[in-house]
Order: sequence, then C-alpha cells, then structure tokens
Amino acid sequence: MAAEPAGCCAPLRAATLSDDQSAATAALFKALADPHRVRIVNLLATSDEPVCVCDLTEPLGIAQPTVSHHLKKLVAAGLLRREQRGVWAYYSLDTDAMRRLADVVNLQGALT
Amino acid sequence: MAAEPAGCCAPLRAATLSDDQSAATAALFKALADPHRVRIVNLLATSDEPVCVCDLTEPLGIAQPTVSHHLKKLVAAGLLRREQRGVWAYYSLDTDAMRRLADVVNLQGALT
DNA sequence: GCGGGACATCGATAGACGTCGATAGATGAG
DNA sequence: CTCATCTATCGACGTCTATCGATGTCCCGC
Repeated sequence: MAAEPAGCCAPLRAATLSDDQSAATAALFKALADPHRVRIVNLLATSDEPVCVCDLTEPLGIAQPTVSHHLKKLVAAGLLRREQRGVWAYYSLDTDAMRRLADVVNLQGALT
Repeated sequence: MAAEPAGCCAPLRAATLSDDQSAATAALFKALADPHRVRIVNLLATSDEPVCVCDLTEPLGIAQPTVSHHLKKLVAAGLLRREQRGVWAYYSLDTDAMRRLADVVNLQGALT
C-alpha cells in the first residue's frame, strides 16, 4: 500500500481536510494553474483521439521543450496519460481523473 | 487586480478557448493552487455561516497577515465574499462562483 | 550501422509566489 | 479622547516556476 498517496484529493465539502489532503487537492489545481496547460486540457478534451506533441506545439505557440514541460506536469498530476507510438508521443485525458476533479469542486452532490 | 476580462472562464470542453479564456480559467485554478487556500475554502464550505478571520488563523497554523493575503487572493478570484461586522471581517463562499467552477471541470454535462 | 526526426532532459535566467515581522487603518469600549 | 483589538498593507527574503537554447535519447528507414 501507500502506492496511493495517503490523501489523494478530497472534495472541498468534506468534513475536514487533513494537511495531506489539502496539499494533494492543491497540487491538482496547481497542475491546471497555467494558461498553456488549460489550453492543453481543452485541446485534449475536444479531441476524440490522443494527440501528438507535434500537434500541440503550434496551437500553443511555445517552444517544444516548454510543451514537454507542461505535459510532464499534467501527467505527474494524473490528469493525462502518455502513449508512445514509434517516434511519436500521444497524450490523452484521464477521464477518471477528470471525474474525480469534478467531484472535488462539487459542493452539492453526495460525498463519494 | 484585473476585474474580469472579457472571457471570464470557459468550460474545459468548450470548442476552443481563446487566450483570454485560458488565462481566466487558469487564474481560477491558481486561486486554489495552494494548500492553505484549499483549506480555507473547505472550512467555509463546511460552515453554515460566514467565518471570521480570527477563526481561520488557528486551524490554518499560519500568521495573520498570511491569512489576509490568501483571503484577498480568493476574493480577487471571485470565489469568496467579504463582509465587515464592526471590527471583524467575515468571509463566505460565493456559491455562484463555485457552481461556475464545477461547470468548468465538467466534461460530460451540457455547455452553458 | 548510420543519419534524421521526435521528444525529453539539462542549465540558466527572469519573474512570481508564500511567508513573516513591523506597521498602518479602523472600530468599539471606557 | 485614549487605548486595546482586529484586520489589511508594506517591505524583505527565500523558494518555486515558466521559458528557452543546447544537448541527450530513442526509434525508424535506408
């Protein structure tokens, strides 16, 4: 165990957030606290299929190393999944993570 | 600072996010990209009534100026509302903003 | 095996951020 | 008016972050 960080991330309306849970939840938001990363998620959310890095560089308007940097952060946060296809790296949204995120900010629904 | 740019904040699954919309959405997440601010929102979300600053300092475990700093950021992001009662300042969640936030991260629901 | 293309990592730099102590402004009690 | 209390602002410090150019690594076609 402990494979999963003790406090993964808890809904904001949970009874009481521990320090670990607060930190984990903040880390999730921090991954999205950048315009370019928001745009990346938006691009992946509106695509039916995984997207190649080479197709991200242009719409984002930033250098390739910077794109890799952002992608790495999003993967580390668990929001994106990486898939290698030959020379290319394809990224896609982790729908489970997005569902969890939706649950975190939901103040009315039932606690899961 | 920077009240609300033209594009307030758009759902992540919107067709295409403009630079302004991406920045606005990222700013929303940035407001929550700190463990102490997450905890503040959690404390306010679990309270029926507005909470006094003096009641936040202790559970957060940080100095009072730092608490004010975080509260200011959350108010600037539109997530909190401030109410002055005599010498005390009471803060509460802006439920509309939280609903908008829930809409931003929702990838399945209808676009509003 | 060799060369070329795609992506990640490294090193450096400029800017942003969290934190605190000291201080200022505001409010109510005496 | 004067004082005590609560909150916000200011100034400073250390740390983190985004960004890019240069370089390394992996994979494929020839």
